[in-house]
Amino acid sequence: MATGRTHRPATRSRGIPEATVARLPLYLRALTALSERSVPTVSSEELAAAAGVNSAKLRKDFSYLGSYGTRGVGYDVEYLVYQISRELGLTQDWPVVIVGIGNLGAALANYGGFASRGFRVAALIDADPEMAGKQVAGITVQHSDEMERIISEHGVSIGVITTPPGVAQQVCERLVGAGVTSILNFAPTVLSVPDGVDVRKVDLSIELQILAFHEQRKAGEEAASDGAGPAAAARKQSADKGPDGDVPAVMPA
Amino acid sequence: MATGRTHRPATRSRGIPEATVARLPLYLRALTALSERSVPTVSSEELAAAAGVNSAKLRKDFSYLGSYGTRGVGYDVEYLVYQISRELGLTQDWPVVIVGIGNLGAALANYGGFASRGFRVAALIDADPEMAGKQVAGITVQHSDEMERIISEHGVSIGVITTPPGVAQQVCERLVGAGVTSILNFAPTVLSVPDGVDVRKVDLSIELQILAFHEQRKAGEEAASDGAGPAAAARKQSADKGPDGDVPAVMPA
DNA sequence: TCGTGTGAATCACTTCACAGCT
DNA sequence: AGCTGTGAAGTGATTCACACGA
Repeated sequence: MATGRTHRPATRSRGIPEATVARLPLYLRALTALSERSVPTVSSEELAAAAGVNSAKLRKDFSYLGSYGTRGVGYDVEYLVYQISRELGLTQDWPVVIVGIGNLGAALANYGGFASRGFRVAALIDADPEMAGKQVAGITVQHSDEMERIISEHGVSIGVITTPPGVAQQVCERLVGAGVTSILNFAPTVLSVPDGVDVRKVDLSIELQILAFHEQRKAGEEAASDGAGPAAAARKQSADKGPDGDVPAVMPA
Repeated sequence: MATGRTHRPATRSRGIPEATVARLPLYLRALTALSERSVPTVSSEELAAAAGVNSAKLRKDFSYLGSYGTRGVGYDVEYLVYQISRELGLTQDWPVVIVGIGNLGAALANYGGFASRGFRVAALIDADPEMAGKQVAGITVQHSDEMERIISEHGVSIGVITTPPGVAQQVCERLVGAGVTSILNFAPTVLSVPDGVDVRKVDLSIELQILAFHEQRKAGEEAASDGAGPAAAARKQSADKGPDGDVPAVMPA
């Protein structure tokens, strides 16, 4: 998912498709695992399986980066790790601020995979004066008043928003005003940002709703051609309110 | 993003495009906000703005659900809320289990928006015997030994995995074995599941890497046609390691 | 022989633009 | 007059299938 694709209309020479960019981290993770097991080379077939995609897609994706494989052999693991890392901009480190140190913000601060790949938590910021000075994940939480100073001093270009939805937009504006140009939004709100700023969102509730949609379809089909699983019986008890659900309180036009 | 689209090859009559399904929750959220403000009707233009999409897309999306608008007027807010809710399967409630009650699992358990939309946390499950019996978000954590019983008794069809990556696949298999057919995976691993099971993943690290990719591009363009923001100067200090980054330790072929 | 790299074909999604209804 | 609903056109992504090089 994403709200990305804000900036340029894909000008400047090497245009890697957005869908490909979104898969590069997947390949990188699979390659890193191979690298740790000292596997020297890998075929598109093997790597694709490890990354959970099909091999044609993977080869096409890599073709946008250049010809990094060897016909009849496969890809050199270490070399690919480097090329993809460079393409993704992971050979430099990215200071990141997390704004909103509630349950989720704290969980993210503690999340290990954060630091591993070139991302460094430069600061934790919260609006609550009570939080300021507290240690979370070994980092001292700072008050929002410091936001602009912190961003400017550390050259932060990526901000993570884990505030309640009500304040997310204004936090976003302060981040952008202070120089942040990429935002990862965990608050369930649509953020509006000026051109040139990328926003990606992560939304538990949306993901669950999408799953529920498909789940519902499955339940429908089950009724026709029954191949019910172990939990299906109990599920019917808890879920079924008739074939079409109840009529809503309000039901106009 | 998603790994969805596992089941049927879009057979059976009413095929709503996956991209549309992914936007329905956004519309629903915008509509719910309007509903709370007692706004009776809304035009595609207004609603699209609130949901952060363009109006043509929104109208096309709604056209897959049916003709729920009135030409010259717009859409009835309450009616649409109901129709979308029903389409998404939110008129029934979905018991959900969260497996892996670390920082993130606990944060999700505490997350309010969870319960709001038809999702109910039926159980929190952790492999650590120390965790069992503890209260998190007002719910008693249970040991993994209970997993199958819980899923079957509550008719759980949706599972959320917030374990460390190393155990995610085996947790996934137990969930599926016990009857779960939709999985939301927060562990940074590719899960493999049998046909008929949907997996969606949420991965902080991947999102950040995608942002970094675009961020890097921006930095490149900045150099050419300079329109640097406040934090750009400091960023250059902290990030630039030369125009092409350092040469990696290993650099084969 | 084997597996990459890639044009060509297909499929999915988006945007356009306007007919049709209120 | 205004706004929805939708064919048609356009764009982007995936898959196919095979030429090419090691």
